[in-house]
Amino acid sequence: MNKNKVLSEMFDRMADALEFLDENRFKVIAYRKAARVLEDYPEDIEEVYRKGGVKALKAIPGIGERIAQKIAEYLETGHMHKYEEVMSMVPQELLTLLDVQGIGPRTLRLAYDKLGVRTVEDFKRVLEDGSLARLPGMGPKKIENIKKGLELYERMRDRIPIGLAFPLVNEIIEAMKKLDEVNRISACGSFRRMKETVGDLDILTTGTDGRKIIDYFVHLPGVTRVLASGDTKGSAIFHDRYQVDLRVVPEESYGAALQYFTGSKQHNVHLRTIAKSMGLKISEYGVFKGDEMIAGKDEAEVYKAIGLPWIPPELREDWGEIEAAAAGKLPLLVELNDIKGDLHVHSRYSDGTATLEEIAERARELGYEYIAICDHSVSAKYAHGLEIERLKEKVERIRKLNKSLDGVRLLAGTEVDILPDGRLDYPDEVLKQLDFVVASVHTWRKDEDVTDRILRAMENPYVHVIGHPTGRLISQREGYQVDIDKIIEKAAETDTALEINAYYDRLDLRDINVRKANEAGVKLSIGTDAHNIGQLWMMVLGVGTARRGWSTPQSIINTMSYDELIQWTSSKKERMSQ
DNA sequence: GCCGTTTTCGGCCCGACTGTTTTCAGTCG
Repeated sequence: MNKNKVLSEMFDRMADALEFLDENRFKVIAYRKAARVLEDYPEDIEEVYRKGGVKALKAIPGIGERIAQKIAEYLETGHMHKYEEVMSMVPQELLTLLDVQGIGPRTLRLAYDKLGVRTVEDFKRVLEDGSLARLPGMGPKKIENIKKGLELYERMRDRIPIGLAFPLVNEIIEAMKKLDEVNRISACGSFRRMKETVGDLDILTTGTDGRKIIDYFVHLPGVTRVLASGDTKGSAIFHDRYQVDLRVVPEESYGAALQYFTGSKQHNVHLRTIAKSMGLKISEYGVFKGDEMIAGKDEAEVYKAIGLPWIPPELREDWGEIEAAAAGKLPLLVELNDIKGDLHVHSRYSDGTATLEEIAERARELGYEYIAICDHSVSAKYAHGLEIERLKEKVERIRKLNKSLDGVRLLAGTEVDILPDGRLDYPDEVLKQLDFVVASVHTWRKDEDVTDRILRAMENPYVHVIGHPTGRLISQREGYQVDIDKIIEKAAETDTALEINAYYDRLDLRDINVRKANEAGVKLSIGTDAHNIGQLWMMVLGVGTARRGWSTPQSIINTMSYDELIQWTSSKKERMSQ
């Protein structure tokens, strides 16, 4: 994790604190903006400062004199006076509750001022004993809402969205590979299975000197606490949040250990049952017939020993993959390499930060044939949704730009809002001029069932994809009410694709719904929903989710060539207008 | 605290919804 991220988090925390302290709200906005800019900034901020000093920092949009000074102070001294000052003025632990749906700065401040609430425990107590409910403005509905928000938050708190762990794990693995003693290395656990959230992160290595490998591991940059450090196992907390366990096993047991630590538990139990019926025993050290080890060096060997083909990690949930494997009916899963483009990206035209040129350039680097620019529509005011005129201007610029591009094409698209009555936020005459149309629900009334809105949107001949179909946010909210089975049925009927939104906090559709969609023969579209080019890597999360839902390349429209994709998008038009 | 065809002060996105009010505050997107 570089200093960009560290600084970004500092400014974010300060923004939270200032909001709690009732500072000028525009100052709060400025801090938040600085945090976002820093997080998104493609270059290492330390490098920028080293080369150009405070002046170079100020040249970054959103960073002015005062914030530049603070950044410089931190980079020079490792401290930021203002940060420490502000943090000393607020109950820091309490502020973590700002992440809870339904709790804002005013509510916290009220509890702090009137009830002396200082900690999360305090807050829960006043919530339960009714003293919070007695304060002005706090009715029963509000209390109920906060309780539900807290429940969801608690349930998710110990698990980490995979997208947050992903860069860290890759960083650790890359760092470990530099050590000569490390031979083979891989992540395992739910991370390797690409589950949407992960608990502890497990990494497995083989190597010649366990103690040295573990010692190197617990001294990696980013380690804030060491929990264990021995010959075969090390455990450390990275960045105060992520627990990472590293295991070193003998070369001949690597496959068995990888299989064992990848899980899932249910999958492993099922495998062991089969092994037992064959007079074999599977452990993390190998597959044994009596005392004789008959497999273990490679994972495929382990599966082969009990008469199965190798099963991709993403399928190992005991959701029928073992039976499918035994019957020779495992799906040939889509792979990242099959993906020819990203089908949901925001540009600077709405609430993204990248220009069309930057997106095109990055798409080319990623080896894409195309990338769909899907900015927000008029009604999405908070996201600078595009008025029709501005959309037309964007389309023209894309058409022009495409003539000068080599090897990659931008698709003129939109993420059009599905309005409360199910109409779309742009008229058909406008939509028909676009290459790619994602339609999404962004606003809904509490407890509203949005199924009919989405069904109606799918009837539109110009809608190619339903964006993030359930609206859930992994760490924040459950999403709107929607009958996913009806959506899938209608998607099949109208040949509308459903999105696998690959943004780490969405992963929507989620794995089980992807599987349902596949069983119904529905096409799926993977889009990162990236708002800057630093988020395009999340395609791998979308592909992981697709794989967890048993997707083959045939069901994913991103595997189509440009020509095939254009043909597919226009075929709906033709069919629906007949 | 940032920024400038609104230019060194004064605006910065703001409407919708909800729940709580009796005219509005808090939260969200």
